[in-house]
Amino acid sequence: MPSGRVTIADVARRAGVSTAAVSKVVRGAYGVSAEMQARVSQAIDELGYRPHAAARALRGRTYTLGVMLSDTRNPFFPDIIEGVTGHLSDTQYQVLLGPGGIEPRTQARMTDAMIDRSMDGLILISPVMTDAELTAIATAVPVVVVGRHGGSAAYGAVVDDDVMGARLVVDHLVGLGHTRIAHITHLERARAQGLPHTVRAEGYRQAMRAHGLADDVLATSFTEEGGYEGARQLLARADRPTAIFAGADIAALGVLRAADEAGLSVPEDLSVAGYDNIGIASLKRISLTSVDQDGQAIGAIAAQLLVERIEGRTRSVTSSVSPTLIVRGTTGPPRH
Amino acid sequence: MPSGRVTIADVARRAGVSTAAVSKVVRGAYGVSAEMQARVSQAIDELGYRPHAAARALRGRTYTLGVMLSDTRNPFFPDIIEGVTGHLSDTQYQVLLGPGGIEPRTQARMTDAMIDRSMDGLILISPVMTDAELTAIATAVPVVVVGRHGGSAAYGAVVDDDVMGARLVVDHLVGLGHTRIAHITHLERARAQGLPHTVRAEGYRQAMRAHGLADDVLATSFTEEGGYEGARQLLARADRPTAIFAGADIAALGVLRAADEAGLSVPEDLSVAGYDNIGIASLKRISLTSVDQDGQAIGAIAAQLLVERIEGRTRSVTSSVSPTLIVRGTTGPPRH
DNA sequence: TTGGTTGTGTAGAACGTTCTCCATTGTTAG
DNA sequence: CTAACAATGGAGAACGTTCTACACAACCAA
Repeated sequence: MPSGRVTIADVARRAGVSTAAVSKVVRGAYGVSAEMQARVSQAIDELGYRPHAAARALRGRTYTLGVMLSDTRNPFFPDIIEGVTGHLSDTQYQVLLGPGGIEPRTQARMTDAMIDRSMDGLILISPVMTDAELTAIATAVPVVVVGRHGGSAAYGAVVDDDVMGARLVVDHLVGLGHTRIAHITHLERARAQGLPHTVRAEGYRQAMRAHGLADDVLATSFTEEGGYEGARQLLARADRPTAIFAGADIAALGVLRAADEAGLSVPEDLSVAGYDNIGIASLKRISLTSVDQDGQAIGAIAAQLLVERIEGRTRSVTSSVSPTLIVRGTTGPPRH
Repeated sequence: MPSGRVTIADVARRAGVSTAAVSKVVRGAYGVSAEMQARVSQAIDELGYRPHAAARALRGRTYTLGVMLSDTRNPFFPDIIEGVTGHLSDTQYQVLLGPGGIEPRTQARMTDAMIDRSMDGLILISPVMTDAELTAIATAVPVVVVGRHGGSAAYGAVVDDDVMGARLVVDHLVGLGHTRIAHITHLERARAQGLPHTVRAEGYRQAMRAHGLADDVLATSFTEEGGYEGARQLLARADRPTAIFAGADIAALGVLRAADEAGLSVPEDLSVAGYDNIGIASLKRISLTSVDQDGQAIGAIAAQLLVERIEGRTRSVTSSVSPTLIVRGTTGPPRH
């Protein structure tokens, strides 16, 4: 009784050949006649054979790619994942996601676990670890990092051009006639360098300077509450800004609430823009002007880079994706 | 040169014992003296040894649990995942997520892939497949299904008590004085039985009947647009409902938009309630009354059930989690 | 003494693949 | 006809674990 799993030996017996031959056919390796190929393929279909990944892992590939998620709740992860799986759907590779948590310790545990499961390559999304740790991982397995500016030669990297994204927003607001434009950013936890919010804030400053305007950055946090608190402080000022650019949509929602409470109408009294273009931003009731990152493109490029690395064709190192500004109802010309 | 990985043989050599002994220590198996235990542990620490999961897979466990996600975008998946990982964080088990997509075909591919990677057990979240397919998977590997009512003895199941959830909403609205309460549900794709929205609609009907009220179910879809369209139809009627209970929050957001456009104020002219208690429901600007599922509890229970199954202590079969009603600003007494 | 038990450690065979040789055949060049 | 070579298939050794047998020692009971 062939208890349970169909193995390569079962296929070999059925087709009347050696296991080595079957292995060749399965892998599409060189040295198989058309007749052999047909016979083995038939046996595979008849028995419903599927290679056992763990056994493969002991010698060669597992055809498994790991994606480490730093925060499952981040609303544009689904886009990135869709991009990754979409790009890989016609290949042999399978994608498995690892919830790494926010803590460096748990993230390290997850990457270790992925390496222990001999994944062929890893995509790390917004990893919170030092560059040394990152490099250490990258020596054990091909790695592509998403969402961290900077980076090293040891691994590939895909980033959204956050400087450009911030500039798009500033240009848009200036074009509408705003001059007092404030920016709400996330309080730097001083752990890792090159995190998106830092770069966005820097892009905002650059863009303001380019327009000859004074910048005005307030650091709270990227939460609804953080946006609310930040906006309350900004709106309490004598010469309150006519526009607030929040570094993340979730914070922009808090800004909208603060505007509501202050009796300010949006966009007449206050223009509001966010970043990330999360799903609810497009709901008509919210209609938030935001910067869209095309997470799907980012995911697809990350997957492509990773496969290149795995297969030894390390072409490019860092790839940057251009964001787009989605203008909706929360931005308009200032009142007077 | 010990190229790359530290193996059990390296540890054995260092500690001056056999590989079998090291294996015993690693697994915490019976038959090791305290002295041996100490010596091996020290060698493990010194060398930084971690067992190779793939090699383990060939004989015993991989200590890997797979969670198949049917739709990465579903907003309460993060809660479930948090529950699963939280419950497992002190154990040896690692959780890996598999994006299965919405199509039955891709979901099947993912579950196959997880079995091929010899995961010790699988949690399937809202799988779209027939009960026969489900049972087939469950014979190959221990399985716990989340979010499908019904189910078989072959696998464990955890569900939210959707009947109760619907009743909570109806009771709440009736308690406020409403009598014309409509329900918006999702159009049945007639694939699988026992999907949450069907059960919610049924629960709504039961509850209305219990109050001696006429039910009024409209099937559109669980999208913002679906909620909007449904509400438009309902609000155009001569004796329009004074309350709308949408089977999902995302649809409730569409209902709110329709109310806005119709010039109806919420909750004075129209009460609105949703289901799922997604993140934005709590934003002050939305403040949607909704049914909370405690995804974290669901995840934790699923993990527990799965581990029990893996370790042969199949205690319970189906576990039901009670939802709670979160009353917020979108429900109130009808105007007159 | 013999025989049994208990406690501790090891040898070595799996597990299901991949992949490096090697053997066999057929073809072609000289 | 022989030598060289290309094309194809197979044997068998890995890969890093687990786990069943078994060996050995120490102890105890009869």
